[in-house]
Amino acid sequence: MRTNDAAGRVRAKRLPREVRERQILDAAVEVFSQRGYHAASMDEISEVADISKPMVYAYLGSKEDLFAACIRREATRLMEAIAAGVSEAGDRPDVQLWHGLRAFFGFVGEYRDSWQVLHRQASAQGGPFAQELLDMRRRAISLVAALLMNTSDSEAASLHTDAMAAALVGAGESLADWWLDHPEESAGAVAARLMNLVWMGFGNLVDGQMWQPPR
Amino acid sequence: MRTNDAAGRVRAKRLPREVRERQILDAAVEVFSQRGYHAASMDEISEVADISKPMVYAYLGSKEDLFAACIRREATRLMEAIAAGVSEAGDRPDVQLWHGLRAFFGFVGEYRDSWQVLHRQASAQGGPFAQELLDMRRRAISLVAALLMNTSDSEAASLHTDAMAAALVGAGESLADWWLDHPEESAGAVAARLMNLVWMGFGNLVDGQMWQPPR
Amino acid sequence: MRTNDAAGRVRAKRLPREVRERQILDAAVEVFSQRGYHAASMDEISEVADISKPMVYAYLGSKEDLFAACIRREATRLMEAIAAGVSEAGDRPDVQLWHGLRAFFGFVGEYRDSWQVLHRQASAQGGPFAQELLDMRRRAISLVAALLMNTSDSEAASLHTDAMAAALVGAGESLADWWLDHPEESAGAVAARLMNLVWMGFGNLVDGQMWQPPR
Amino acid sequence: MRTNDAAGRVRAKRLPREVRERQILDAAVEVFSQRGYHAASMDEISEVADISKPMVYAYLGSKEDLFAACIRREATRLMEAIAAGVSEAGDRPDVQLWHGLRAFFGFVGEYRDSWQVLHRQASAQGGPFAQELLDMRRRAISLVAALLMNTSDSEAASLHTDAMAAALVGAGESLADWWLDHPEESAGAVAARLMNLVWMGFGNLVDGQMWQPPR
DNA sequence: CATGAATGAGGATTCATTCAT
DNA sequence: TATGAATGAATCCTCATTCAT
Repeated sequence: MRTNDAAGRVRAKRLPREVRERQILDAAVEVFSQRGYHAASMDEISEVADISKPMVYAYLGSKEDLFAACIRREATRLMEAIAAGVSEAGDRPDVQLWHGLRAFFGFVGEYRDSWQVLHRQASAQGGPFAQELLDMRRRAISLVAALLMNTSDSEAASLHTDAMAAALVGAGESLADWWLDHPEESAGAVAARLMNLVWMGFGNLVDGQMWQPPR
Repeated sequence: MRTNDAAGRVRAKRLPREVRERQILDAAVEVFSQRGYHAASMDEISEVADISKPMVYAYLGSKEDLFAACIRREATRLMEAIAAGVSEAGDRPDVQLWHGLRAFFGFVGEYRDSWQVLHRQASAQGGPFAQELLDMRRRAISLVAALLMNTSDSEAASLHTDAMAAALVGAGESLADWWLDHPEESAGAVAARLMNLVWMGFGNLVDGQMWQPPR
Repeated sequence: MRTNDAAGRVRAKRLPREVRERQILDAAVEVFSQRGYHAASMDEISEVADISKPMVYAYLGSKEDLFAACIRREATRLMEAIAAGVSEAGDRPDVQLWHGLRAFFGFVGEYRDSWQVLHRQASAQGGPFAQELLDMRRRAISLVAALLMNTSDSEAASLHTDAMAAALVGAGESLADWWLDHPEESAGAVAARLMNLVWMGFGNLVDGQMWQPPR
Repeated sequence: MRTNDAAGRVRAKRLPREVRERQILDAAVEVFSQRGYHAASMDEISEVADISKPMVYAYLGSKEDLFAACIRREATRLMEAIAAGVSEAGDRPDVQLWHGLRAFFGFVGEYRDSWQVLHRQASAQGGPFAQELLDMRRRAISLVAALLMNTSDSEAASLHTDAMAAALVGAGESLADWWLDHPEESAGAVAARLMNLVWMGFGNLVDGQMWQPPR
């Protein structure tokens, strides 16, 4: 069933709960990522979602609840994307890392807003959100990190993989920014740069040794 | 001269402008870091600074101005700390890098609030603040790039110094950020982690090779 | 449906937008006229309108917007009142002028607040408000000028119609303003004063000659 | 004795009270006329007066006091200007009126700010100011009006001269505005227009009769 | 289910006014 | 006398949240 609203636009009515929730979450992620948690207004979110404010509250609760729901959904998506990437890789740890990185950057590139909300906004707000985020992040990261731990019993295995993952992510983001200023490079080339840095280290790089993705 | 205010606390009076400005900035950094930019209220800042709100406005302008002033001051402090660290190092590039990283993490460890404001809060708010940050980042990247430039004449390294510097700075930021949520490690330990990652690479690490600071 | 609020007063609820807007404008005109633009507080306006402040903002925007809306509404009302007065008069130009003046002073007498806001407050604030007023004035002057145009073909009169119209409108405004502080006279009496001044001139008046409305 | 202040400007010190008061009143009239009573800030007034705020309070009291002092001074000035104008005229009432008008418009033209404060601002603020103004205005006006009353015992003498004065003033102001759009006219010509309107009236003007200033 | 109407509460900002030197 | 430093008290405005239909 459909109706024309005051502005003449067509607004679908009585959609199933699932669809409505998706609409709202999509809108919320968009607005939260653009404005930040506090500056985002429930008014704007409901407008972008093309739904009335009371419905937003009915479906997803308070602003805090809504934000938490965004984090949960996006974190899950990210996790699944990485899991899919890793699982299609072979056995060699460097190749697994390579696939994990590619999956991760693929996600970040494709869902900028999601990543914004997850990385910037959630950690900027203290308390429950940061916690929620930390939990999710650790699960996701351990997916990629686990492969390193399985690889050997050496010292490396006892590294705090969490910390390394954080460093990796930061390096990747920063490199992505740098990429914006050097568009002549291909995506693969940039990814390879990062792989080189983290796999070979400067120590080897200065000796002219480079890591190569498998053919 | 001192007086007891209504609440019985002692409040210094008629301080020179310079002193008041420092008080205010200190309070602002503390509050912004704990609450985030939007959730921080000028009321709380003025209370923490133990001064009335109108003085905050008289000395440092609007909330935006105040936030920008915080960012500028902390960014300057941080850059000076790093520059000092690097300059006291010897010639070997890895040692220079090591000192730079230690200075960086030392700063972050000592001034958690400063870093929290600089990195998390400033980047969560868009617009002019992000710009201030980008400037600082650019300076940091130049510093690192210059340092790496000296590393070797090898094609592989000198060719991509910029990209690697960007990646390293990003990794450092991100790791520092991660550290905020995992304060159990020492600054030196965290610095060593990053040093190992970028200097040795995972490739060596999984073979049990680690970088060691010179005795 | 009606409810008693905390103070025990009866407050109508869920009125349509149109009605609320009128309530608000009425209250705003009253308060602006009594306190002046700056001294009037949005709090008082919303109280007088018997509505919460956020609704005032939702319906009519900022204080400036609200003031402008008041001016527009009252200016329109006034111009319509005068036009109606003039149009019901016969052909003789003096009689038309007389009816126009009577309508004008009738309006001022009946809607003191409106005039107070229009003339005193709006002109005391500079900028955009004065502009709105100038528009209204220009319309009023044109109306009078057209009327005087019909008066005669004599060179002396038709040549300077514009100037005389401007002077007449100014005199009317000023006299109305004066009347606000001397409410003891009737609207007709004030109108007659002005009619005598502009139609007969002091020269005749000192000779005891007066203009009389037709029986 | 003189000192250079922070900005390097020279500020005279320890001036006699009289001079300081004039400085302050000049500044206050300027600022009140430009901003309006409420929008004018004591800060700006003290800056324009090139004196510190506490001095303003020491010399002329509260903002209300200061405003009242402005009104009093400017009203007195205006009164004296008109008195001087009238007293140099001869006996004929029309000539006296003519001189009075010329003196009045001379003052308004020369001291725009003073007139702004007196006419617009003082009457826009209710209460004590309006009263103060009315008193002053009535005294000043009666100067000009008295001549008409002395002229004859006719009906005209019992006119509310106050009301007529208000009309005159308004007509004059409006004509001055009109003049701005018709700069080809001389000052005398415009003054003569007004004299014609009020002395002859439209009734005579349409018959081609005009008033002429005496040679 | 869906929404236009409504508000309590709180935050940024400014200003008249006064100390303490 | 003269002033930089300081503040209590408003004022405008916005937002998360909820009725009543």
